[in-house]
Amino acid sequence: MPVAELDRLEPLIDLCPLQLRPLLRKRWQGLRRRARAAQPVDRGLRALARDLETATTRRAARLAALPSPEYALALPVVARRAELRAAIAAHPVIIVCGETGSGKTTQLPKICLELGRGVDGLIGHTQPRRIAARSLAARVAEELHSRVGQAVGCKMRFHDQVGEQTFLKIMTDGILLAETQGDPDLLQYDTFIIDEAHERSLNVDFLLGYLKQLLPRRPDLKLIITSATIDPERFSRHFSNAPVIEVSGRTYPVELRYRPLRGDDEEDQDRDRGQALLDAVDELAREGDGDVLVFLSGERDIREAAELLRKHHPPHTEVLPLYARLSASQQQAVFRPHRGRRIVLATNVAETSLTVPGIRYVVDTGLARLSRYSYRSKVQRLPIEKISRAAADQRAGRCGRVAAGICIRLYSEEDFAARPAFTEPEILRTNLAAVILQMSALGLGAVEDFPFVEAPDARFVRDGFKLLQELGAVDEGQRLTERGRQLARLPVDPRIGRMILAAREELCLREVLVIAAALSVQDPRERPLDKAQAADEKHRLFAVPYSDFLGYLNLWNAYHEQARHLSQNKLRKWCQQHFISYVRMREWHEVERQLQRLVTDMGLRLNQEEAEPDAIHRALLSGLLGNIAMKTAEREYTGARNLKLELFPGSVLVKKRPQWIMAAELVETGKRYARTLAVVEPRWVEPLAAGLVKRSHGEPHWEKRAGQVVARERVTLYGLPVVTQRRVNYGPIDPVLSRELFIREALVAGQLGTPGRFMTHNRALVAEVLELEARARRRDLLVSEEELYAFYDARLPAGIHDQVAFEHWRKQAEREDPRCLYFAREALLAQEEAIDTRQFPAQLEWQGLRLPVRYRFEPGEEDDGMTVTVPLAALNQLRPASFEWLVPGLLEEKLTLLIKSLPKQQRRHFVPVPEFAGQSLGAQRPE
DNA sequence: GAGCACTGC
Repeated sequence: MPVAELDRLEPLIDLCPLQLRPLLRKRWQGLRRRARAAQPVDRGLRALARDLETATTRRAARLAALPSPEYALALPVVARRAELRAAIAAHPVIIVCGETGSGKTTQLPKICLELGRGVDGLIGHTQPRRIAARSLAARVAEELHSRVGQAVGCKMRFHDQVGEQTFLKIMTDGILLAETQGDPDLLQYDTFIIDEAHERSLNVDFLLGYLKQLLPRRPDLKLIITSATIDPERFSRHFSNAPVIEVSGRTYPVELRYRPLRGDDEEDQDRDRGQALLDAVDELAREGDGDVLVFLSGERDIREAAELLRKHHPPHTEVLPLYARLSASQQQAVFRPHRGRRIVLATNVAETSLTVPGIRYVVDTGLARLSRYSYRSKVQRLPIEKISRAAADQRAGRCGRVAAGICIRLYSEEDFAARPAFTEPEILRTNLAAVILQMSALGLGAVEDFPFVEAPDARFVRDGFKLLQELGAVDEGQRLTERGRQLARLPVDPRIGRMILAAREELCLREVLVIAAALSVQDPRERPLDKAQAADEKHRLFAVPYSDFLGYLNLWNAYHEQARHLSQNKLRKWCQQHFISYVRMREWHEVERQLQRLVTDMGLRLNQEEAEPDAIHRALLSGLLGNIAMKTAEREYTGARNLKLELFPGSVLVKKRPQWIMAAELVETGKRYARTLAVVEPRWVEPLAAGLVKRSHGEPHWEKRAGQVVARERVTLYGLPVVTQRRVNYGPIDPVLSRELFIREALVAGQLGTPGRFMTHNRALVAEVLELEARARRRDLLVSEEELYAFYDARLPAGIHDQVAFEHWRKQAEREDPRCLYFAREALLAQEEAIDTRQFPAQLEWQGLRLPVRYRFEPGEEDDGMTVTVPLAALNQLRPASFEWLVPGLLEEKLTLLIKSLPKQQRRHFVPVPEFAGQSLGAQRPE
């Protein structure tokens, strides 16, 4: 009976929503096991039957509520509906490519609904940008006679409108990527549409790798990749030759005109650039009315071009700049209706993110700033580069949307032909730390085995791991650490996440969350070209002289102080007056709240007391260890790995130029800049950078007062000296060398303050031999230092290199042999032959006087030789000549020298000289 | 003395 019931229930599982199936199947299998073991299953069976009933009803209700889409037949995708339907039904993956106006973005989800997709799970449709996702959701909802939040859902950061009745979920690709953390098999979905894949953003490339790994586990899944006609074969190859369906666009022809710059070298061309733009605009003016879109590389070019055009053109031509950092209202200007001619000067925003309406003509400089990460210098670069052929065509296409257009390229056709076909995908030009961190947290296995559409260079992967290691997110074996796991949960850059985690220990979480959020959003400060000074003046109200970071905190506090008592309208006005973007302040606020929620979920506690600035900066520094720099010249700073930097001119520190700084980011544009800065104390670095700093030691030497071998320690981080000249006990660092120094300096040289009798004994013995040497004017009587060293070396055990350990050992050793450290006199004498001390008497007897004699062997010194001390009273009784006889031991040498100094004529009578000198010694000293 | 464009647990 139970077995029959189990058999009846099994097929019902596949009629439940996807998400519920794994759990229901598990329960069913459990019951079958029990049934086979003849255990009671009745209650379990009843419960399962009930749950299956509810679940299948839910799916049936979804199926019944599935919208039946209507189509506006004019779109190319709609015309090929049947073919697309068949392809989706027949293949797990298809690639649909077509230009703008093909309808692929808006109509493909509807075709999926027609196929009954979206019933078992959702149809997930990803967009690279939030604005695009939002407007697409509104548009599709409208076409389905529904509202966003019902049949069509929409999800992005801070915005979730997905309901029970949702079939189609439109979201940013970042959201889908984030969802893999909680739902690795993405069971919410039965279909994916990955839109704008040709842009090859980091998110898309990562997603396509993830989905490739997922497909074998989800055979029911359908995947549609849509792309402009840019390298669709690559996607096809990535998904085992999935079919590519090309759909025509609905655009007008664009005439291409090449107007290369004059001049042979770059300098000439730079001069010509402005003139070429004016010429192109004039040429287009002769073609007839219509707005012009000019593509330039950046804000500076736009400013220069705007000035040129304003001087050049009749008043009824309107010149509008357009770039992402422009305030929202200034951006909106391009959407305002207008009379006369309009020339929009734009960066790449107009290539993908923003569609400027009503453009008839395009002027393309062929240049753009492209972000390129240098794994060598660890700096993000923004060089101006020639854009690819695909990007140039994309730009040209911007004037064929409403009517036939003309695109003037300010370069030659040969130049165009010589360019790379496609823009390098982001994954090949970016710092990979964040991607690697996500992959590790998701347990996706080795990075080099991951099925990327295009695998990143191994050097970039290594560099990414290195940064994660610096942050303590992975260990030396590149395994994710507990801290790495926490970092992966924070939707911010790993460096910024590290600051947040460090803020817990520094008791400044509240403040650091605000700063971390600020660093994650666009700078809310606005600086319009024409009111730059006024804006700077207002922004100075929030500045903190030693830290751009605390400046953010100040702005935050000021804004929230206002927000507490002002209406939203008045708050907007306050923002406007202070050149602050209200929209970006809101975004900042949202990010801060989200981070606060996440860290409190992780068990971190906010500080109640206001934090100390130093504590805040130490927490920030924990994430920015690779971004410290030291002033090395008037305007030059040296960062990690000897990187030369300048301070970014917008920083509060640019005039102050402190000795040490940390930077939120290093970017190379015209020069290499450190941007968003604070003064740091180099001594903060070492405790935060354990395991990263390198130590070197110089001048190790015995210090009598410390009773230790002491050295000067130098601590460097990436080559920057964060500690210099620190006195440290060198013993534990290099015990072998320290013992050697201890023996040489403390024992042999006698620099040890010891109560041990051996030292007095040995010292006296050495003094005695040295005295003998001085008398005999030779240096070879005392055994060499090496032999004295060998004496101690043979007795002192290994590991003893300071006073405390020595005394401890000595006491024990002397208990067995009290004289174990005593030199023997014979052992100190290197020469067997004894010196006859009578030859070098300690005093001279003279006319009843006993005059003490000192000896010194130090040629060149005033008292070299022998010195006789005479009492003052006896001085006049002595004749200087008597002293020329010296003492017997010195006389022979003196005689030899005297003979040698004779003129040759006489000298020859005394050959051989030493013999004569020796024979003369018998003569008597005159009294 | 001045930077392309996006995304998020």
